[in-house]
Amino acid sequence: MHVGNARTGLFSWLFARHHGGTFILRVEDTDASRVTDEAIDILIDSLRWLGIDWDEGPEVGGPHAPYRQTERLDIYREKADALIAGGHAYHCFCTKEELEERRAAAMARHEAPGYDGRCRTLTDAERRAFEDEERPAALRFHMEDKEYTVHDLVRGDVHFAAGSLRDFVILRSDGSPTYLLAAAVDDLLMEMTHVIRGEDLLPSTPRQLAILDALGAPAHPTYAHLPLIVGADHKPLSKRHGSVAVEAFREQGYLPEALVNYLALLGWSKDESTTFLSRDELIEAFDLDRVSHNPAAFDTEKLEWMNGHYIKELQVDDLAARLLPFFSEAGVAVEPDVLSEAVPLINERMKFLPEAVELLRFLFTDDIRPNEKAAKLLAKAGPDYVRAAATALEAADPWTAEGIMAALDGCAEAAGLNRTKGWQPVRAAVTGSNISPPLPESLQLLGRERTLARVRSATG
RNA sequence: GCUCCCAUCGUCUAGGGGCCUAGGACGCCGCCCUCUCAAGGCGGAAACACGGGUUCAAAUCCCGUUGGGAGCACCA
Repeated sequence: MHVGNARTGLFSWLFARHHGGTFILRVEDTDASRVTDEAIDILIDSLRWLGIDWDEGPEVGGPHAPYRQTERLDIYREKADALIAGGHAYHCFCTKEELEERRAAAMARHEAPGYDGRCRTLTDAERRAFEDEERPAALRFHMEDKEYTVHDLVRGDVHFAAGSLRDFVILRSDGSPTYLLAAAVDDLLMEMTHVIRGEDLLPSTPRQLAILDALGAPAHPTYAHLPLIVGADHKPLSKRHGSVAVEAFREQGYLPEALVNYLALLGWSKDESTTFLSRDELIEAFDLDRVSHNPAAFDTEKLEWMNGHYIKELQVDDLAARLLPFFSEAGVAVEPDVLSEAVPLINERMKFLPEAVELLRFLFTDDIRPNEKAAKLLAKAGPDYVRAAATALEAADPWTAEGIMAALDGCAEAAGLNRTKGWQPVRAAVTGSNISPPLPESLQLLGRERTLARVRSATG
């Protein structure tokens, strides 16, 4: 699920929750060739992960079931028949090649490239000829030659001039419905009151309005079109901008609360200064009147910062639990008790969950191989200093952060080194890295025996 | 090309005629703190696209220009 869709879903959900409405999840999979069961599962998983629940829809059911459009094909055919009977739709025999040819010609004449209405005015003889040669026919909706106005909650009234909207296909030649028909029919049948979607769908709204009218809908849903989310370069957000799928953010160790908070602020704001909003605060504060009109650039750095903030805010046990999958994925067997004690040492140095694995690996494996910088530190300190450090640590009493700190300081001082210079070789020997959680606390957690073994084996 | 949408720091945004020498946040820079890395604290640079109106007064209203975006599918 693309983050743009996630943002749209979030705004819809927040709007429904804020106003005490019913949030409906409908799977629009009328192009069966592009929608797989797996894709739908991912969509549902992603929504659940974000904490977006629905009152009607797949897996929860509801009075308007089914909620998957490919399970409602009979309904669309029936409504299509009604549109034909009412003179609102007609069969179109134009082939793909013919359409493309005429489209190109229209463009060459500097005219709008939409369908020219050819088959609407077929004579009986022409129609019969097509039928006799068994040409496949699509069903087109006939747009009236009048101005359409969309009352949009974000943008106000948007007018579409008469004649600017061409006839469009509502049933493909294989009999399957297109989005325009299916969505309009379902909005009517499911008693949809509000449709919140991306701005790219704004031009399709008058077409859906026309279908609704032709179907005799007593009222229209209220529409709200959200600004698009674009990449840092202001081009449509795509893979080349990095992660765009919610699943990818989850795998990289983003917290759903961080992503939700960040997404809420893309195109909406509570006031002039509020940055952090919990789920409940969002529901409380959210409404469409504060939705921005401009496309919003997705800023990964701000999301990262926000993720770091939410990681710091997490309770220790909660964070530890969320870390577990990342350790097991990395093949590091953790001792839960040690992890819980170590979490407070690292929670404010993380932006992503998987960072914990690198920071704490040294606690859960004795297979320490110094990285390049660690090796350099050890070489520079020399075996004599490292041996002295081992001796000092052996004598540390008690084996607590305070006791260890005193031992390390004593050792550094004896060698005429400051803390930074004196401690770094020990850090390198014990963690295999130049970067680690605070050293005394780390050693305390590791235990005296394992610490000494590592320092001694680093002498050379 | 045609139709529609949009225009405040690099980015997300506040602002709706006087509270604006334009506020907040990310990022950036500097300083402080400091055992590494972070986090944190303090400070700083940084924007009303342009041109015309309207008005005593315009970032705010109107028109135009320019620039960006979306749509124009037997995709959704």
